[in-house]
Amino acid sequence: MTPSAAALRKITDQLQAVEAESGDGVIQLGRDSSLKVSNLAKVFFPKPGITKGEVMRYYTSVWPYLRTVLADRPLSLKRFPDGVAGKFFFQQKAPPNPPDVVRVESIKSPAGEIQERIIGGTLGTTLYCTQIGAFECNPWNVRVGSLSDPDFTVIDLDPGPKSPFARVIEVALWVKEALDHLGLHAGVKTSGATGIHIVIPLPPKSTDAVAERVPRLIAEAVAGAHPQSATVVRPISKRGSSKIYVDFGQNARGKTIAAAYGVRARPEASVSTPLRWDELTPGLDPRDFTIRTLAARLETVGDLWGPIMKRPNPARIVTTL
DNA sequence: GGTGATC
DNA sequence: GATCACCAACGCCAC
DNA sequence: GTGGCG
Ligand SMILES: [Mn+2]
Ligand SMILES: [Mn+2]
Repeated sequence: MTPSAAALRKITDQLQAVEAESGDGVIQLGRDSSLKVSNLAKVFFPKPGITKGEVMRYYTSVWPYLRTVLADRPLSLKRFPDGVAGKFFFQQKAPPNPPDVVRVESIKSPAGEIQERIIGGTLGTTLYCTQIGAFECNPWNVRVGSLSDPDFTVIDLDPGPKSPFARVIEVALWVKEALDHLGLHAGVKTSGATGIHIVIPLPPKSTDAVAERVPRLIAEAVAGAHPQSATVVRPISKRGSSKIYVDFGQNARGKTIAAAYGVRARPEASVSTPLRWDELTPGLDPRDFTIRTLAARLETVGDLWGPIMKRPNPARIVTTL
């Protein structure tokens, strides 16, 4: 159930009002659901001066886009209670007594133990994550109901400390060539930090083995063909500071990547932003996409992510690699 | 950030 | 009411 | 076992 535009507008108005007052209050999310919030006027991104309330308003306004990215997926949280420049910690298990609007399910952890986890897909859940300073809320590649069937797999391009972003783009286009050659399609987005994510939607009932093998084959082929620019070597010291690390290792159970449309805990409050492949040109700067610029972009380009992720690649190809 | 203990 | 201590991940792999 | 890694 996705709230209407009018309902979302009511929520952003409430957030605005609470932030302008004491910063503490209760947000009415629906007829009988509400969320207690606090410190909405506290700055969590010092450089642009972005508050917790502004992040909540961003998530509310892009909710129609974000919802399908998070729906039914266990989340891994990274929390920054003192702002994105402060200390952080990861959180896997749901807290003991989460508010009613937060979806929690008993899930088998990768190690095989039952644990209570936060599940994405409701606005209340996402606003709660922001409330507790979880500025990164990363979804698993499986959904409750099919917890052993990954429905996407990712090739994660991580630039070294001295790689120009143009080099990330170059490698991304080589990955695209490899995908084309194999007859596969994929979505591309900024990671929100310094790299790029190339996400390959998988057919139903795909296995972890497929999710782990497909990106690996492509990554090794690209790094093998372009050793000057790309590498799959794991130790940083043996990697070369201006090469792009083609990371195929983010596809095991419990590993995650940033959600499309999700904010990152970076100084600019940048957002992992879906792109058209033809936008991968030298002028592209991932820092241009922030919670303050995304609304305008979405108005013109619409949802570049949902439709691609809903179109699985053929099992015939993906399982025979 | 949330909670429970303590002065 | 203010202050404080404590809590909040994990799997893989090379060595 | 410990450390590096994301
Ligand atoms: Mn990355
Ligand atoms: Mn990575």
